[in-house]
Amino acid sequence: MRILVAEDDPRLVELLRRGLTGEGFAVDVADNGIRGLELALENDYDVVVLDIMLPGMNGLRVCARMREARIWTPVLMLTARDGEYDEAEGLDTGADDYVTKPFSYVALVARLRALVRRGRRERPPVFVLGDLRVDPATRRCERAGAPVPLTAREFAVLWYLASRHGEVVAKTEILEHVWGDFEGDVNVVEVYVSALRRKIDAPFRRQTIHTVRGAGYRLEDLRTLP
Amino acid sequence: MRILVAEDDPRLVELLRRGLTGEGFAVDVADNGIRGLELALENDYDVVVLDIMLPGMNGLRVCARMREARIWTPVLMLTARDGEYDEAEGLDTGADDYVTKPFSYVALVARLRALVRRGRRERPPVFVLGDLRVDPATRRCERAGAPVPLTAREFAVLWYLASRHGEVVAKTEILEHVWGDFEGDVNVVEVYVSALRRKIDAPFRRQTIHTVRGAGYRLEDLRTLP
DNA sequence: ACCACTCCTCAGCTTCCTCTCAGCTCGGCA
DNA sequence: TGCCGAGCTGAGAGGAAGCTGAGGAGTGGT
Repeated sequence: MRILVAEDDPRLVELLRRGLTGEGFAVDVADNGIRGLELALENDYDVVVLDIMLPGMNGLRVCARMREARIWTPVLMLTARDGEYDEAEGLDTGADDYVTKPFSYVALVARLRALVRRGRRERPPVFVLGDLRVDPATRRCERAGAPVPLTAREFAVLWYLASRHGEVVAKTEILEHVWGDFEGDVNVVEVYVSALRRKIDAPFRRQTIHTVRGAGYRLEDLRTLP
Repeated sequence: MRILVAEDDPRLVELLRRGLTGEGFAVDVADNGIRGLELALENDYDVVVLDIMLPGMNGLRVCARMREARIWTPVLMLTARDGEYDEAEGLDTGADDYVTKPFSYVALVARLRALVRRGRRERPPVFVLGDLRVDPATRRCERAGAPVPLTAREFAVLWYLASRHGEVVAKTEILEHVWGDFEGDVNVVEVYVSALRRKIDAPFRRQTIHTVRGAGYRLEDLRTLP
């Protein structure tokens, strides 16, 4: 679990770095708000700890900027009890939890773990076409409830067609998007489409991948074959 | 002692209301999940009883929502024996105890009292997948009740996979989240997955860590190997 | 200093994809 | 009907992806 700690008190930083590393976290540290924000924007952390009082840019603003950048990593704020900042203000900027200094290390870790667990990233949407399901998060494909094992390449081709279902997609477009740069014959695409049909259509007497002669392929849900 | 009972069977509700009132509990009742959640969010109960099958919103989701709202009131789930929901899923959402219908009233009250006594604690987020338990709070792992000793790195890898169970996780993602920044070969990940399999799967004839060729690994509870 | 242990590297091995190729079918058109 | 180009597909070589045992470097305990 990767964690970012933005805190300027060196003693506290050292405590946290050792402790959290031992708990199985990979710890990055920033000793000011600006550096903290940079790191948060560059890396994909599982949770971020922000001291509310930081040199450079305070924790609330760091958090707000992260949210502006559409980074939804859970944030835990460390606040002093002096009441200069109150909890409401922090919640407003999109923090997920609060711990007031001085805090118990054990409690902090417990709450970090809770945040990590809760902060399940939103998954990319599952594509459904009739009784065909294509789920990029789990890399699963099923037809009529039955799992259909696909190789990586097959899955990639199907996913691309699915993302453009209804449209005619040229073979060269498929090459470009699935293979990136490919120097060979477009026949590879035909080979993979053939394999896909054999797996997701033929055994179920369906026809989902249609050939549009001279143009490409179209993914479309149609009824059972006669 | 204030208690919330979310249950839609009127006869059972009446039984519980009378019985528990007689035992000295102040009883609130909800006959559907949504109302149950509302009450749980508004009031400060000492313990909550949730039927797993509820109209509106099922018990598991009610419990999950309560935990999201950081309400750590102990929750006791009522489950039917039909196996539609299993215990693992329930524990996963943060329930504290289980009672299978039909149940003895005396036993139910005994367990309620035990829960109340234990009181609310910071919820350790334990991952449960079938008979595999991964507890980040204690850094322990057990399979089928037997403790499995893991090294720090092994545990960290397993924890990360567990936090995203069901999803395919790329080796590079594992590297990033478990190692932080790592300049070497992704083969380290393979080495650790191999070690994990040797410890948590092979001796128990299970298969929990699945390879998804060309994509990564998926942690998933599946039945025993043949 | 030695032992125990973990972490990581490396190299050999296995598995099973990926892509090429060649021969085929199909559809459109004169 | 016969021809042609577009598309389909089975077979197989070659290679990529993944697995794992062995071992060296580092660390901490005794």
